[in-house]
Amino acid sequence: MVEYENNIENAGANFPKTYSPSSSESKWYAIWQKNEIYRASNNSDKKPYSILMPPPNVTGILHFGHVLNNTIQDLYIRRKRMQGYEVCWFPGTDHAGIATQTRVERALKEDGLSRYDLGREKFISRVWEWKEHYGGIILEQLRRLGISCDWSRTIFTMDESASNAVREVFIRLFDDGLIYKGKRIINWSPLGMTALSDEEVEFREVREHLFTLRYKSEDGSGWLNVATVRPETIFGDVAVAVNPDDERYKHLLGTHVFVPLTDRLIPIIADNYADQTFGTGCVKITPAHDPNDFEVGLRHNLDAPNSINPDGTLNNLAGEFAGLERFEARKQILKKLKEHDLVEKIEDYTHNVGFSQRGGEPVEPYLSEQWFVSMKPLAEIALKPVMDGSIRIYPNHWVKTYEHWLTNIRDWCISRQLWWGHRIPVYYTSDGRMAAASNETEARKKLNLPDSVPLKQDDDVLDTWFSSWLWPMTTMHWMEKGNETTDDLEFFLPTDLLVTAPDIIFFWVARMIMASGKFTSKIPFRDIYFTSTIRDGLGRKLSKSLGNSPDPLNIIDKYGTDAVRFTTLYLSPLGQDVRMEVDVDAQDIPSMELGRNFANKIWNAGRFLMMKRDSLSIEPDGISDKSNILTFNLSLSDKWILSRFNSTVQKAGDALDNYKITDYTKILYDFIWRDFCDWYLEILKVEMKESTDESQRQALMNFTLDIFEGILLILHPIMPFLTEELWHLSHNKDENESISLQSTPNVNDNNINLEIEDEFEFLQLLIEEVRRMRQGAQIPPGQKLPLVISVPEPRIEEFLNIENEIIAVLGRCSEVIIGHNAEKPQQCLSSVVRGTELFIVIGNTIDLKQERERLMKEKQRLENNIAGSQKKLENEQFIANAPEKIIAFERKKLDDMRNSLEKVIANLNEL
RNA sequence: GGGCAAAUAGUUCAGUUGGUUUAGAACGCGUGCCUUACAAGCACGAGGUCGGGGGUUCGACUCCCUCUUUGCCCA
Repeated sequence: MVEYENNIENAGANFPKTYSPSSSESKWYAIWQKNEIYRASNNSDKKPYSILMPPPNVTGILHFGHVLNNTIQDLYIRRKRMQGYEVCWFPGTDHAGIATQTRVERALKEDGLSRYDLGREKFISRVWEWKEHYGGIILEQLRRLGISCDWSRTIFTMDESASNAVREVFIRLFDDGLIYKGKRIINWSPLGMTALSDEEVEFREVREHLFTLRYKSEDGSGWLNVATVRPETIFGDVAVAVNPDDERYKHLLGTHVFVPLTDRLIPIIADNYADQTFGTGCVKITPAHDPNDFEVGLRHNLDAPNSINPDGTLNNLAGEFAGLERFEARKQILKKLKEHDLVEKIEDYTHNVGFSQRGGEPVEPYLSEQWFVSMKPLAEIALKPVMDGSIRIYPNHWVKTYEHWLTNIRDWCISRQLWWGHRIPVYYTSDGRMAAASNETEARKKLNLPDSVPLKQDDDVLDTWFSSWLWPMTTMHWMEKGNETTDDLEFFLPTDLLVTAPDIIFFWVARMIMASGKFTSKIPFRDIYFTSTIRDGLGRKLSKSLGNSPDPLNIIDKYGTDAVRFTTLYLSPLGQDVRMEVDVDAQDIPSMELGRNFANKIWNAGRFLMMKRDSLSIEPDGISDKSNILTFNLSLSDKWILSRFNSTVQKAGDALDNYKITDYTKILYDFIWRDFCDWYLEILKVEMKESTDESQRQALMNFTLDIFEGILLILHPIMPFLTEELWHLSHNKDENESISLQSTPNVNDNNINLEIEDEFEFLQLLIEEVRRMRQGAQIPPGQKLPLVISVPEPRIEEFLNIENEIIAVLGRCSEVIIGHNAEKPQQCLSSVVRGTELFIVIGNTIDLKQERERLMKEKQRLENNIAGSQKKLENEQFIANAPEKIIAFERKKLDDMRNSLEKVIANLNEL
């Protein structure tokens, strides 16, 4: 531990004028880690408080979403820890099937290899190697945020215990009939060559063309005009549908037309799906490549020939176009159609197209056999706790979105044609029977087969979210040793808060509620907080692909972790997006200055207090209970700061309890900067100078240090490093102690005194008015002038006499003369504050014109307001209907204003 | 097409159940200050009539209707 000598020189050496975050950040994080102070026990007498960290992808690197998200979690975790809870924050990472596999495949490609060259097993071990190498980067980066999770509990979704849970859940759902295999139109990613779930598809408006093609009739008499945006799918056509009510085509029902460019005849059928008002009213039916067409096909018992390969090229049904990529094929086919005069017209057409969230390519609706989870029964489980309020969502408006999705839920396609992930635990016999089991032996048992019968496991893996939805269970080792419950589950589930981005409300949040309900009969968390989306100055989401996001680590290097944490939350209102000017070239976010300056301000307040303390030879010895600061005769300002401190603790706590995080940061910012630094510390200087009694000065110093320690304590959850550093410096703590393990200050209602706050406000108004008068008359700051205060009642005279010196110093007065109805001096500036008149004596240098203008302006302002107030009070309806309190307030306001006006006019006349 | 947000100083946002805010803050801007904690600072100032229109009310930034604009989700 560093010894801090009690003299100013040394204090100065320990306290450079500006706070430099980097050294204290690395120092304290290392100490916290070494002492394992954030390790949680599942066997504690304290009340539990826990949060599950949304697992970042192993492929991921830190972005501002993580910064915002994890700062909020850490804020609550640290606060609850200081409130005496047994706190546990569960970290971990997600295996991110497609992203990770793609990453490794790309690396292989550089060596000219594909995953097929390696084979499944070798490929998977290559991915594991990659994961061991790079998979921890994101967690290391998160440490730079200073977060206090229990790293000893870090898990990975592919860990053995998590994998066991995944298999177990699959088997149970399969055996319950809630998982089934089916041939359906799914969203196919031609790039990844895998199925996707509905949620992994993003719709975007695209400007394309609507082609009207001629389908020639079988008797050669003419043709039928059929509109389509996807001419490349004609080879999968099996019918042309018209609306049964469409008089134009009734006579054609039952006849046939040729698919263009082929000699294939398809029937004209009647189906309500055909929209008479769209295009020509005729729609081609291609069941293998469109979900609606698929339904039509089922109704009419039509084949569903697939004309596209998994990689997005056309297959041999397309004849000469086979092998062409689908969009290239569209061009070629169109060219050919035109040559054969089969194109009736081409129109511009804007419509929505689904894109793969991962690869970004247009998704292909594709008929294939996949595994699905039957969602209806699970949706009911998830809907109830949110609707009945046992799970609360912040901001609340997401409840509607949540409800809508769950009440219109569709089955979840969970199979992926990938190798990296949890392999589907289904085993097949050669004659097509199957069982879900955790291994072959168990599968044989289920199928009543002897050991000798060979089985084949399903080739596909599960959607990554199929493991993520078990996160509340797997983090707490559900079924790890075959037990339905564990000590962690008993103690920490339900967790208390989930902080996540709203874009994964369906992917993850809803499904976790389903899984926990289904398998543990508990809700996974009580409160859900959806974070803001961080956008650049143009309102675009910060993203790697747009290249508009600086690396948060560079921003942290530049401004410090605490500054980044504070600013990010200060700027992030609940339920709204955040906009920040970003400069990617300079790797800068200038608004971070706000937090940096604030940190520096606090640093300097500490610096000042340490210097004062050391000059007084005070042994720093903070009292433990911040609610009972009271050691000597308190002045008005002392009582005021004590009152403000207590109401700040109260308000800041209320804000956090209601997830008004921005409010919390603003309350602290305003109190610390405005009340404590601007006013209280300035007054403290005066009080210290005034007092001749050494013990009184020491008591005053101790009082202020206690307030300062209280400030550090309420600030710690959001600015952990700065507060740890200052707490140690100001109270000479052993480095193995931590502010994060101290108790947060309690509120003592007795110390909140609104009368005191009002009296002090009068003092502030008075001083501010003096400054304003001086500034208005362009009096140089160095020139101190006499101030005469004429008070309307003796009580105020008494009060101001006590504060005389404070007014003199802060108002830059050579002397302050206070008197009941004191006489106005010659040659002075005048003003009125709450009925008390102020006269600054400036002698013959007074600029009469300027002073008259100032007073005229004030007169005008008062007259306007008086007129408004009078009109209000003369309104009989107002008097009849408004509450007593409001009327009384209005009357008093009017009286005050009239009183002031009188004085202003008098002063004007005297000029 | 359906749903959900939002629109308040140059910018980013507060504004609790309509009256005690003569509409606030921060940043930016202007002026003056190196006042021995802090120029990453201090003091002072200018700047909005609360998106448009209509309505309810004694009284609307606040409630209702409608329109416009922006963002998000779903189809």
